[in-house]
Amino acid sequence: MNVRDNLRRELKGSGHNMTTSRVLVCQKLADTGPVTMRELVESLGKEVDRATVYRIISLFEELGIVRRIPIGWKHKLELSDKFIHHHHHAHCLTCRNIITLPEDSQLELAVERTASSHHFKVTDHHIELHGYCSECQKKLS
Amino acid sequence: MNVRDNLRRELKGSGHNMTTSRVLVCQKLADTGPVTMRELVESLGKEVDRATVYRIISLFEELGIVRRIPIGWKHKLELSDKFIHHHHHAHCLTCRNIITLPEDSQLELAVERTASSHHFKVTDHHIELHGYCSECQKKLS
DNA sequence: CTACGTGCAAAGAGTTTGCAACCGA
DNA sequence: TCGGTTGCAAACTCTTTGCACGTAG
Repeated sequence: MNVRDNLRRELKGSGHNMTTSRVLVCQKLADTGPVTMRELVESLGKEVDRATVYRIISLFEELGIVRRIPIGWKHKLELSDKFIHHHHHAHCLTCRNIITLPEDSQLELAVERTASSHHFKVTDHHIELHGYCSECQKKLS
Repeated sequence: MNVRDNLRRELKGSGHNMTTSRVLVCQKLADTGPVTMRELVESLGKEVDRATVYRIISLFEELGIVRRIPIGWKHKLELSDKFIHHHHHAHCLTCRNIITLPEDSQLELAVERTASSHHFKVTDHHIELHGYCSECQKKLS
């Protein structure tokens, strides 16, 4: 299912309209991967007003369409597991790139086990690694 | 080793002074656990100026004395592993409490393994769980 | 047509900075 | 004493809000 149809389903399903602005924001997220709010607003230029972008992102968050991923002090936005496959991120301290770590059943299982040993029922989780990517390790050595 | 001595060591070791304000901020963090910047500034009232708190937290971050933990959109601040034992957090969606999950070697190992399978060298990591704590599960059922 | 959504502009938070005064070693 | 630190106030950036107009269904 493509991004547009997926978005339509999510919006309709919760009683919201499919608008030009919402499609534009969603499409931008699908095209560019993790972005900051600033980058998103700027990249949409005058196609979508700043306030509208904030309102759309706020709605998308409520509906679970986007998630915020913490990057040090800041956040970036990306489409949720409903649009792209579950994964985590590794941030390289040198080149600042974000490496995507595909789902790893061992890791997911370990999270599940830790939670249940504390009688905690997990609905969602974030894992964020900091360190050095393979490229930067080579350069540094 | 107590918090004050630990702080002195960290500051001296990096060529910074041990000042009243820095001790106050550090002590507050040690006493209260995870706090937002707003809470920290307010709780220090007029003992320490807002701008100074920001400068101190910024310094503490550089020195690895404090870490920021993501809580949904926001961040909270807490002393790093140098001051308190390594752990992760689970956030209850209902009662908003933060449950501390003590270090779990299985989980730590899984993180290490995922990283190394992508040739990523981890220096630090955050794991954040969202869901329902045992108390709230009882109430909801 | 009607309710929901958007653009604009202005207000409100949160964070940073310049500079003179202050304090710790 | 002297350089590192702090308080104050102002500047800046980020985010939210009110209201009139626009648009999807």
